[in-house]
Amino acid sequence: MMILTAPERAALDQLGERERSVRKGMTLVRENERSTELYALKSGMLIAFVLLDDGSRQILRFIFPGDLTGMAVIAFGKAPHALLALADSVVVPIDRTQVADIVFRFPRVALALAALEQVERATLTDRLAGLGRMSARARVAAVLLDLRDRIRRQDENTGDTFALGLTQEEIGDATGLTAVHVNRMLRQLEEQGLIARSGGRVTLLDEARLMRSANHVDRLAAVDLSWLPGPSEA
Amino acid sequence: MMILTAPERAALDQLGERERSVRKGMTLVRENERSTELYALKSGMLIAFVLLDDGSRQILRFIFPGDLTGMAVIAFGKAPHALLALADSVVVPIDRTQVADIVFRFPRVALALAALEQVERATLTDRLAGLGRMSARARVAAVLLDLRDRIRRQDENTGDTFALGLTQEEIGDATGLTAVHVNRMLRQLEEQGLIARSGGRVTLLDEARLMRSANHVDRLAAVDLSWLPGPSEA
DNA sequence: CGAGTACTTGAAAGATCTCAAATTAGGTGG
DNA sequence: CCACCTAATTTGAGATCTTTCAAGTACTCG
Repeated sequence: MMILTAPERAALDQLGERERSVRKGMTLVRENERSTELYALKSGMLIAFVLLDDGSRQILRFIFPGDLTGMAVIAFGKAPHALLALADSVVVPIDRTQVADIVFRFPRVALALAALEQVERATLTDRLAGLGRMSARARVAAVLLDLRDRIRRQDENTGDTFALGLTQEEIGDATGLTAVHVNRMLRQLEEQGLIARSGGRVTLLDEARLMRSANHVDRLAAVDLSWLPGPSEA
Repeated sequence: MMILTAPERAALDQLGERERSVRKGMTLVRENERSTELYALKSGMLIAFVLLDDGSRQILRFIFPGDLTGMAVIAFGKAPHALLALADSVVVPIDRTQVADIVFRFPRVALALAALEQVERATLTDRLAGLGRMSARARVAAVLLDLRDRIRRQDENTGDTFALGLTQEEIGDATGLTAVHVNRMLRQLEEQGLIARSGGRVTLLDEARLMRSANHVDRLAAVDLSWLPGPSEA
């Protein structure tokens, strides 16, 4: 996605000295917990979520290998949301002072990181609009498309069939629905010939129609960093 | 909020050479419009929103004087959402190349800007959780509290009574509700003694209870940048 | 094989929306 | 300052969407 110089790459690689394994179902960070680390996910899958007073959970984001999460510690020194491993995972903790160090030494990398943050922010606002203004059916379709995009980004060979890696309860916590209603919406999408399901795997049968009903945009695919000042100017 | 050195301040001040006035009701930027500028709001009020296929609108954010908006152009070179003036406003356009310049020359300022972005991101996720998991009543209460916080930040003298500056339609577009239902929720909050209304002004009568029912957090108030490397190290 | 978790389905309750109409508020030209 | 015009608010009634509760079925892991 971006072309970095050798020293820039080296600096990024250096960040990942330590690794930390997290078992499926384990909490990596609790909400409001004091922390100055962010995390790069090497393998597995995480969710970022918040718990509301009434005990309900809102999943804010699915985190896939290659994703960074927890940049908020830059501003707060504590985690505004919890991190939970949905699969056995390996993360690389990075302290915020290391981030500051990168910004000082490699401003182009800083801008690239800022761009990544903006991609996530755009994704977040897409989801906001979905929760505010789309039907349950559309929101469920949106999750399916989002997961497919991101699984495919890890594994080029992913076709239209893939394993969700999520329970319907979790889809509900991401879409603001109950597990029961998620189930009904999945069935409806199936009955309408948009998807097929079997053995915990989903097949997107009519991607065009799915994308239309979910207002789907692949934000990461739209990134343009070609305007960044060249390495020579650094 | 942050302590910058004189040259850092000067660089920031320099960004605002030009100004642009926007009349109430005018669109400053359209969704998907090619643009390489972000904006600092000097006076007035803006909303950032997206339109969905069915014509419904989701307001993503209220923008008050002092706010920056449109950092997404760093990644996309186009606006992922529209900007509309809710009041006569004055903005200062800043090109993304100027931002890059700041990052290169003043890394501490870059980190401070990144922190501000994180505050907004946290606010965005708060709203996401609200839309996904909170009742209509709670979401309306949350908007009232949010507006109060931000109006107060502009004008220290703001007490518990303030002018919304929004129609119920707009509150609805922010909370994912219809104007009709917003009206009913306002009335309910009023009947329950949480707020009072008259002449387009709202009074928060029982702030504690409002904050509890809205899961309210003032993210900006929680920022801690004391860990940033001192100016001397720059 | 058994226990627990996830999935599925139905029926009824609850929340929110839609539609329609009446009332109020604000802004403008005379 | 008034009269008018339009936008905003308010209210009711019924429709629609989503949740809740309850129960049964299917999987998965040890």
